[in-house]
Amino acid sequence: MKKSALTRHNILTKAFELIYANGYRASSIDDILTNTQVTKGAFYYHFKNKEEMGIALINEILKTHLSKKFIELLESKDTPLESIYCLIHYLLIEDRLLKTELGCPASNLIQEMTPWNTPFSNALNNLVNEWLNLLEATLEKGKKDGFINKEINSKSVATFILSGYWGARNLGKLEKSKKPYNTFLEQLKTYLKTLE
Amino acid sequence: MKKSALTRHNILTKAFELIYANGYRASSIDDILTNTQVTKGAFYYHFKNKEEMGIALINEILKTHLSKKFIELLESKDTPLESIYCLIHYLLIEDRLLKTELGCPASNLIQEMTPWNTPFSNALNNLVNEWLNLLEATLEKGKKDGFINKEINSKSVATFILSGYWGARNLGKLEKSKKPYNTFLEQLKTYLKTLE
DNA sequence: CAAAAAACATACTAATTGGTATGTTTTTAT
DNA sequence: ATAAAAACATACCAATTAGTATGTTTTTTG
Repeated sequence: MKKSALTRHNILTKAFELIYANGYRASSIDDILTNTQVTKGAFYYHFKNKEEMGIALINEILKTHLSKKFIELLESKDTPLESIYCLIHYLLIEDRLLKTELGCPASNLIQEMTPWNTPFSNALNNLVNEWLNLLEATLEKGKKDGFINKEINSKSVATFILSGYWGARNLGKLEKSKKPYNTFLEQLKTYLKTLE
Repeated sequence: MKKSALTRHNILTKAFELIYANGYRASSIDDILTNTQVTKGAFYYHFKNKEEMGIALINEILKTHLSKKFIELLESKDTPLESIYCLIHYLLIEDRLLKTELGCPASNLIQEMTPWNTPFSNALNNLVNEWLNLLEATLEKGKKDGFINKEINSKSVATFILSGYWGARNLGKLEKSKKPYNTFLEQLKTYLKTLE
């Protein structure tokens, strides 16, 4: 990677960590600078302002990392329902970027930003729609291949699964524990069975 | 109500509105003051600092309003599962304090505060545990009365329902629409049926 | 009614914020 | 090699923040 691209990437990854931990507004540019050893001049050379950096972070860090995992894991098992369970299990238990006590980075940003920042809203909507579409496509394919009851509404089920995932992360964050994750996964498993 | 108690209540209700809409850190004390016509002297007479006000707000506005609804609606129908559905329906669709585009106030505060503020965490944990316990008790009673499958784990189911509710609110907030609420409610209904 | 306490009002402060102005250094193209 | 552009560095600024110091007014109590 070119040196300049490295600086940019350095800013984004550190900013992601800080914002994931403390929120967007509570992560000051000065914070990011002292954590990256980058100066303010460099920062404002790469980004017009804080907002633009935040949106770049969504598209280049969050989207890159998580959408890749969605695509990969949704095809990892023999049946679509197993794959979906595997994905949620991965996100809740295994992923090393995500931390129990910090919740879901996308959900955090939705909470903080959507009421007042439209560019953020759009970027996040994009991200989430991609995830929902991937889930929906997996379910539809499952219907076609005879793994899933044709009566179910794939879009609704996708919504329900993502909602549950987010809520579980919220509860895990509150209790600073993976325990709610396991109870959620247990219930998810029985719910997924009803879709067969 | 005494005039002084009225001032205090005035601060809390307005602060709740502002914090629900913009978050805790983004709602400045000056904001609250201009919106309430209360002066800084009065504010700091009633509250030691901003944190103490925020916690009072959880216990006196959120808890008072929502726990009351939980208790009331969880006994409103003939069967526990109908009552639970009725409660979630009320929270998502009917409650006038809660707004689609602003999500769930408790969830918002959990996201923003739990990673860095212990007193807030404790107050929120309290609140949420009360809700989980009310749900669990309803389910247990349902088992006893023969309305619900005795095999189910009431605590897990309560967790699953609350998680889904929170996630649905998050999605509604993102899409600024009640549509995710309806799809969630539809799925919730079929899920609840499997508990009979 | 008067003294004391409760309730409120005003003016300030030190720290932090996002952003800019104005540089210097490094890289690239000819 | 050298001029031009890209990449970075430093010093500043105006606005906002939570909180305090020092009052005045209102209410309560003896």
